[in-house]
Amino acid sequence: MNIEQAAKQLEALGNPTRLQVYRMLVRAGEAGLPVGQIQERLGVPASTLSHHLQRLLLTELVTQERQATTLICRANYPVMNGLIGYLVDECCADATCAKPIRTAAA
Amino acid sequence: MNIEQAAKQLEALGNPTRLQVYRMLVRAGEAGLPVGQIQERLGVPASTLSHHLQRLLLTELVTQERQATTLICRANYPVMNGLIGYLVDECCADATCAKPIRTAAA
DNA sequence: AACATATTTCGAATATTCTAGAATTATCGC
DNA sequence: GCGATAATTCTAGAATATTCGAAATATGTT
Repeated sequence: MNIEQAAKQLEALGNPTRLQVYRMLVRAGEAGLPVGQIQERLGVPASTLSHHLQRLLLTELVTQERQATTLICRANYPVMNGLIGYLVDECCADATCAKPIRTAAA
Repeated sequence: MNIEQAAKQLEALGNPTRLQVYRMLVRAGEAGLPVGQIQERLGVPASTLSHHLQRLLLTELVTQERQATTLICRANYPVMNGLIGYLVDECCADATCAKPIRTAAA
């Protein structure tokens, strides 16, 4: 994980709509959610949502899988764990803050 | 930690210059760094840096303390820990990803 | 092939962010 | 108060993000 990539992922999450989408996908778990479901729950126009999803896809925080005409979206946990790991390492590099014990997570 | 606040903090960190500043401050530890030092190391104009620092100050990710004519900047670890905690909770709410064991960190 | 559904891409308006030079404010030492 | 150093605020231009309707694409169904 380099700093440019981390910044891009943080920026992708740093928008209320996109963070809501991501949160929703995490809660949906393995099953994921179709784009249309997300759109309905959020109440945003399809084109607007699609734009936001592209940002999340581009940074690999979210993946998509096509099932017939619908696209299922899923949170990409390893990528988020990588980002969190980077932040933890940055945050606690030299500091006295309590450092969570990291498991074998990527 | 609400979602709006988390998004604001993520956005603040989601810029390469600001993430570099934050990283630099973490590495500086308790001593912190004067604005001028940060400026010199980053090689950006003072006004540009000041703008970025305002964003970090506004989200409380960074604090400042005046010492005579110089302003010492420090990473605000509890705020970062709060953000990381939020991400961990969001990320692992319903998921099968490896969840780091959290200590008593804020 | 025509149709229906799901989603993206296009195009354009508006808003925000980023950048940086110039002017201003803050603090200290003389 | 004056001068020097440190940093911010002002101002403005360029770049990027956000929004969303309309048109286009993708896939399955009849």
